[in-house]
Amino acid sequence: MAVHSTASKRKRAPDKRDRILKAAIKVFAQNGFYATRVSEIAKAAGVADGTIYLYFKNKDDVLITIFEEGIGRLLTILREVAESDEPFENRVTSIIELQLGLLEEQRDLAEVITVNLRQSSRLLKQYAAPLFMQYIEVIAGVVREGQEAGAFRQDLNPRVVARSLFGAIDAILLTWALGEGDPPALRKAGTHCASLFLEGLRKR
Amino acid sequence: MAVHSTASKRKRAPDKRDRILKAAIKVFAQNGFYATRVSEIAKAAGVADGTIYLYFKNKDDVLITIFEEGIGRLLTILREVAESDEPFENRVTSIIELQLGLLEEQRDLAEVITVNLRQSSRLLKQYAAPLFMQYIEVIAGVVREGQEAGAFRQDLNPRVVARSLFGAIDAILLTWALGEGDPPALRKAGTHCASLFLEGLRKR
Amino acid sequence: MAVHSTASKRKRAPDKRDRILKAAIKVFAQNGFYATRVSEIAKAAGVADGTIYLYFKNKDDVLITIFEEGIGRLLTILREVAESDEPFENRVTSIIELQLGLLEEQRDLAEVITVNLRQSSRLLKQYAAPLFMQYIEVIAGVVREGQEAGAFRQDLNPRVVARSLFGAIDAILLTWALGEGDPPALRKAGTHCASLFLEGLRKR
Amino acid sequence: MAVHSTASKRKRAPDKRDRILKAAIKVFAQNGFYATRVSEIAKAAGVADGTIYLYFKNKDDVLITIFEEGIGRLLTILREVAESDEPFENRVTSIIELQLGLLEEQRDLAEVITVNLRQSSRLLKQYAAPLFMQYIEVIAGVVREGQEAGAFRQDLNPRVVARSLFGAIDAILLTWALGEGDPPALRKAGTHCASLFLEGLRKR
DNA sequence: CATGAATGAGTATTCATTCAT
DNA sequence: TATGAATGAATACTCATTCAT
Repeated sequence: MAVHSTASKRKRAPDKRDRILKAAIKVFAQNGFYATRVSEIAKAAGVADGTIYLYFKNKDDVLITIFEEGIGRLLTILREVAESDEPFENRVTSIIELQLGLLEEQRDLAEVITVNLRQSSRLLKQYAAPLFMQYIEVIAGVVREGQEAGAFRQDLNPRVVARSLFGAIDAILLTWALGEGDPPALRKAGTHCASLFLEGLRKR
Repeated sequence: MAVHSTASKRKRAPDKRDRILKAAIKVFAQNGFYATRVSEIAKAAGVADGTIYLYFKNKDDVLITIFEEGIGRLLTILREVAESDEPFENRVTSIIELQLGLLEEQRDLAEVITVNLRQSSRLLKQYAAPLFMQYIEVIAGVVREGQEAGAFRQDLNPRVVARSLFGAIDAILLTWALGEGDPPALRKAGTHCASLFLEGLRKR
Repeated sequence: MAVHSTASKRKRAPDKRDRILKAAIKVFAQNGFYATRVSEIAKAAGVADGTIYLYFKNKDDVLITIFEEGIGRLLTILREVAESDEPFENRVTSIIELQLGLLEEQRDLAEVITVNLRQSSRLLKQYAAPLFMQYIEVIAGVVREGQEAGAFRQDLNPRVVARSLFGAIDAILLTWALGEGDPPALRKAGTHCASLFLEGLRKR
Repeated sequence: MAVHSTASKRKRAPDKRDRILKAAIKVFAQNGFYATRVSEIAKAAGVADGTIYLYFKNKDDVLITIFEEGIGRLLTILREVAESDEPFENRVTSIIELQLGLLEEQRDLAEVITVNLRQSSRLLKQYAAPLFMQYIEVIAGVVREGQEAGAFRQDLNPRVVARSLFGAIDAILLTWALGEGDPPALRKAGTHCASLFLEGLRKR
C-alpha cells in the first residue's frame, strides 16, 4: 500500500489542466471563442463543466492562458533562432520555416492565436497585444541586427519589415487553413515567401 | 417656394440605412461583433432598436452587409488600379497606398473587415471567404501580368506573393489600429512596405 | 357638383370599419387571436396598419367588437326563433338548424367566437362571458317554457340542457371545421343531434 | 445510518419536471397559454427560469406535454370504462361522471385542455387534434356497441352522438369553470346530462 | 478533487401603437 | 381621413458560473 503507489496517489490528474487547454484549442479553432460553449470544451476534454473552473477563473481565462503559453512557446523557440549565430539570411528563412513548420504541427494553436488576436474584447486585447508586440519585436531584432551588420539594406524600418513578414506568414497560413491545405503546398509557399523577403531585404 | 425643393420632400430620413451601417462600423470596430449589442448600434445611429430590423434581417445581416459593400467598394477601386496601364511597379505601389490611403480615411471599416474576416462563425466565413479570395486574386493578377511582361521575376507563385502582400498590409494596419495610429506613420510604413516588396519582386 | 354626388361625398369609406371587421374575422379564424398580427388584418382589409386605430381602440377592441356584434346578431335571430309560437320541439330543432345553418354561412365567425371565447385573457373573459351567458339563457328559456307548457320532461335543469345543447352543437362544428367539412354532412349531423336531444327531452 | 434510506439519497429534487408541469397547468388555466410568461411558470414551480429548459424544449413543449400526458391519462381510464362489461347505459353514465369527476379533482387540467385545445396555433393543433379524435372515438365505440347490442336506437351516427356528448360535457365544464364552480353543482349537472343523453339514446 | 443540476443575468427580436406627413 | 415608417416595451431562451453532493 505504500512505496510504489506514491507517485500515482499524488494528484491523480495533473494532466486535466492540459487536457482542458488542448480541448479548448481544438474547439476554439473550430468555432471561434464566442461561438464555443464552455460545455463543449468540457465535453471535448472529457471532464465535467464545473471542473474547468477548478483550473481556470473563467472562459476568458482559458483563452488568455492559451495565448500566454502558446505564444510563449513560440517566442522561446523564435528567440533561439533569432539569437543563433547563423547568417542573417538563414535566420530569416528559419523564422519563416519554423513558424510554418511549428504551426503545421499545431495548426489549431495557430488558428486560435491569429484569429482571436483580433477579437476586440477589451480584456483580450489587453493581454494579447503586448504578447503580439513582443513577437514582432523579436523578428524586428533580427532585421535590425542584420542591418547593423551590413547584411540587409538599411533604409527600411525593422519594425515595418517585421510586421510585413508576420502578416505575410499569417495570411499564407490563413489561406492555407481556409482551403484544403496540404503540407507540401504550405512548405513551398514558405520557400517563395522567404525568397521574396530576402531579395527585398538584400543590400545592393 | 423657391425652385422646387426636391430634397425637402422626402418623408423621414431616407438615409437611415446608411446611418445604421456607419454606426455599426464604428461600434463593431470598437467592441467587436460579438461584444456589440444591437441596442448600441441603434443608439450610435440615433434610431430605435426596432428600426434596424426594418433595414436588416438581423445582427448578422448588418455585418455581412458591411463586408459586402465595404470589400465591394475596395474591390472596385482596386480593379481600376490593377487594370490601369501604368508600369507594374507603380501599380503595386498604388495598390498598397490605395488600400492604406483608403482605409486611413476609413479606419473603422478596415478594423471591422480585417478583424472580423477571421471570426469563425460558419455563416460569416461563408460570406467573407469568397470575397477575400477575389481580393487576393486581383492582386495576384497584377503580379502575374508583371511576370509575363518581364517586369517581375518569374520564379514566385503570384498567389503566394499576393497573399504575402495582403498579409503585410493587413498586419501594418492592425498594428496601426492597435496603437495610437497617426496617419503619417501609416503612410511611411506603406512606403517601406512597397519598397520591400518591389525589391523582392524585381527581375535581375 | 351638387345633388347626385351628395351621398358619395359624405364619409367616403363608411365601409372601412366593416372591411376591417370582416378581415379580422377571417384571419382570427385562421390563425387565432394571439397569432394574428395587426398588420395582417390591415393587409387583409386592404388598409394601412394605422387606419385600424381610427376605428378601433386597439387589437383587443377589434376582437371584442366581433364578439359583441357577432353574438349580438346571433342573439337577435335566436330570440326570434325562441319567442315564436311554433311547437317547442320545432323551436329546438330550429335553434340547432339555425345555428348550424347560420354558421355554415359564417363559418369564420363561428370559429372566432367559439375558439376565442375560451381565451383566458382577463379582459376578453370579461366581455365574452356575459354574452355567452345570455346566449345560453335564451336557449334555456325555450326549454323552461317547454317544461312549463308540459311539452318537455320537468326533471332536468333547463340551464344544464341549454349548455349541453350549446356544447353539442359547438363540438359538431369544431370537428367539422377540423376535418374537411362538407355542408351536407354538417346538416345531417344537425338532424341527428336534434333527434337525440328531442328524444332526451320528451315527456313520457 | 438507519435502515438504508433510499429516498434521501437522491441528488436534488427529482420531481422538478412534475412540479413544472403542475405549475404550468395552474398558470395556463389562470391566464391562458399566450398570456402566461415562462417566468411565471418558473416562479409558480419554485424553480429558476432556465430550469424549465432542462426538462422541456420550449414553452410550446410544456403545453404539448400537458396535452399528451393529460389526455393520455384520461384516455387510459376512459378505455377501461368503455371496455368494461357493464350495461351500456352504465358505461355512458360512467363516462360522464368519470370525466366530470376526474376533472373536478383536476379543474385546472380541464381548463387547460378544453380551453387550449382550440387555440389555433398550427403546431398545437397538430398535436392536439389526433388526441381529440381518439377521445371521441372511444366514446363513439361505446355507442356503436350499444347499438349493435340492441341497447341503443340505431338511427343515430355514433360519432355524432359522441361529439355531442363530448361537447355537452365540455360546455358544462366550461360554464362551471367560468363561474364559481362548486363540486356538488357539477355533479348534479352531470346527472342531468346523463339522463338527457340516455333518454335520447334509448331504444323504443 | 470532480460532478452536473440548477441558476438567473443578459439580449436579439417582435409587433402593437403612434404620429408626421 | 389615411398612411406606413418609426418606435421601444416586452419576453423567450441561452449559457457562464456556482455549489450541494
